[in-house]
Amino acid sequence: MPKPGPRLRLVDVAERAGVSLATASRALAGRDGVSEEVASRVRQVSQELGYVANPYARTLAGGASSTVGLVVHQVDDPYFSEIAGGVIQIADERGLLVQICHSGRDPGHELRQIRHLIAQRVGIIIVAGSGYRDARVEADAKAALSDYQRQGGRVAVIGRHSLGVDAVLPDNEAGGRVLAEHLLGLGHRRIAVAAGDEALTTVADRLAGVAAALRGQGLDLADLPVVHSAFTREGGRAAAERILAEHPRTTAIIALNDAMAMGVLSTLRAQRIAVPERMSVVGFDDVSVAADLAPGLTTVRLPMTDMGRMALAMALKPVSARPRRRSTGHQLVVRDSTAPVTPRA
Amino acid sequence: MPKPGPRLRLVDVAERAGVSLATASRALAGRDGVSEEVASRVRQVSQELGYVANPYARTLAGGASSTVGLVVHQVDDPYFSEIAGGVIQIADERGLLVQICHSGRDPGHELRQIRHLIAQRVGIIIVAGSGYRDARVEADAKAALSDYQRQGGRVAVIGRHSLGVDAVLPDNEAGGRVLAEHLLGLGHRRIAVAAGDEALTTVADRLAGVAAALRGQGLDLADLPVVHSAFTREGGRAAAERILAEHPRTTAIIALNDAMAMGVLSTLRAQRIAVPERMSVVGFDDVSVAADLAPGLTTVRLPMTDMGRMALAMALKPVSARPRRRSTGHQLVVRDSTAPVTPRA
DNA sequence: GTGAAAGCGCTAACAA
DNA sequence: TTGTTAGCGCTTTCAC
Repeated sequence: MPKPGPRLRLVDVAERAGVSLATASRALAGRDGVSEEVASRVRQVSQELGYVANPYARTLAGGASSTVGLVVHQVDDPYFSEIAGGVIQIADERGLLVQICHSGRDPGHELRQIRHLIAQRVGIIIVAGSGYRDARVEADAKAALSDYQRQGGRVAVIGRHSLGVDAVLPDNEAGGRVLAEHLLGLGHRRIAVAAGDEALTTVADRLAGVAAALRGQGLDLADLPVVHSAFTREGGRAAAERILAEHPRTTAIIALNDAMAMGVLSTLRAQRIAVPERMSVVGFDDVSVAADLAPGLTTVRLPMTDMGRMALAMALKPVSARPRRRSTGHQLVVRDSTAPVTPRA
Repeated sequence: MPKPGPRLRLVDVAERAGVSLATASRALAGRDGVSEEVASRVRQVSQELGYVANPYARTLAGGASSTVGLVVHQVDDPYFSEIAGGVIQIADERGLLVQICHSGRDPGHELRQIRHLIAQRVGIIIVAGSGYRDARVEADAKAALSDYQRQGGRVAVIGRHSLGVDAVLPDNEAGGRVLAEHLLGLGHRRIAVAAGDEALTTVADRLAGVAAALRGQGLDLADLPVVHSAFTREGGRAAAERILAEHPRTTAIIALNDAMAMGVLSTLRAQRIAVPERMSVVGFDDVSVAADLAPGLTTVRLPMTDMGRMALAMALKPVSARPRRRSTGHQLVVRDSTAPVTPRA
């Protein structure tokens, strides 16, 4: 709706600086072919007049788009809101604007969002959140992003390996291992896992880490109950209910993300099962509220804000021959939700 | 960076449908001057080909921009991430994209973000978060938004009254009153307030509600300690420390938002002061984690997600003669962080 | 009701 | 080094 409005155009700046349109454009874009003297005069005038380029004209004419598209599961999920915070921070420093959309963990919807961003001609696309184990499910998204890259768009993903683009990869497997080792070290043997949707690679990877730790102790994941449910607080509640009903002797629950851990804690609280006395609980991610839960949640910290920063920083670099991959650190944070296993009454 | 690319243009659709560019444009824009027959054929073809208009060309040519700008304090603050979630949800339904930027509760930075959004020619701007009591502080933002509206832009704000635009207003004063009445009803008389920055209208309004409740009991706010600090978790920690040090006989603390309440709880936990036995604590907002805290936080629920939805819905309606104002409901949610005052040992 | 043509403000060839 | 000019893809007068 915003009518053109009598805004300042580049011609105005050019005229005022006594140069041609082209020269003004070059000067402000910092391209060479302009004497430093003229360039600085143009910049000066542009500053004084408070000129801001019309991004639509600029992009239409083939210039760089200064907006980045970010696809997350949901911004109001703390894991993703922290990532978004990191992306926005870097964007702000570079004068870029961030368009955020929701995938809702639905591959079809995600694809639609990616297409929308491409149609909007954003210059950079960042996709955050787990990938899908079935390659066919993300084939279309992968194709769309490749096309987009081929046409000069920049892409970075967070937490998914199979898209063939620059990626920031949380250490899911190692994190899962560390978590299981922590519980094993406390003497727990009857461990259950509250896992998210099994179609998600993040779930599979974290689970693989847990399995590896168990094997290290001569145990087998097959002996441990793994309950798949939604990768959310509600899913955690449901999983905990099933675990308690079907495996009443469980002494520790590994939730594969903090949201699920919060659901697990909620169920335990409702059933008056003391944590960590009767049940140890661990999460994954270390969202900022993890420390404020009752009890403080033992979890694996992922640097979400940094991950967002890293992803955008990567995308801002010139394309590399082959996709870059940066893996994030991970760190076990022991709080009050875990304790040594107690002998059965 | 995205090079033009061999994308589908409106001419292609027009050609395929056997009409002129102008007719195709009219048909897709739903403007009249096209026979229904032709119009539907054009839409049909456009669908089949998967045509998506280039928003840069469209906007440059004077059409409507389909992006909405949202200014929040920080997306990774739960209060704002829930609002953002609501805005994105509606935007998604209408095929709009949302650009999010941070004000950081800094009026200067906020102004810069607003100007940036205007320069980007977004069609709608939504500003969420407390206003400032000093009108001069937001005079520039107000002026920028007025100009923008005059040129056809649509604006809605959430939680600020003095910008002269459509607004969604949380019931801050009533909420503050309800909170104080709740504590008063439990017998508390030595109440302290952990308040945010006093320059914020939200802080002032909530405080006014608290004061009103006290007056209703023949008490005076002047008798109660009000500690101003940052409107964040850290601010809550600091405020609680001062309250404990300077007013050791306090039996209840009113934190003016949930973030501060979380800080207050954290300090109390660190000092091993039992909640609610020795100290009752209340928050404000009911962010989604409030229920999972230790103990569950008594607070006033604000429908953040709805507030985001309402704001965008308002901005999507045609302009009204005078600014619209919709106030949100509020609801006291009693959990486990409050209890009757106990006789002093 | 429909089409032809003139821009919107900018970038990037191409000249000079 | 600088200027001239032809578009980018769309909307919107203005003719027909």
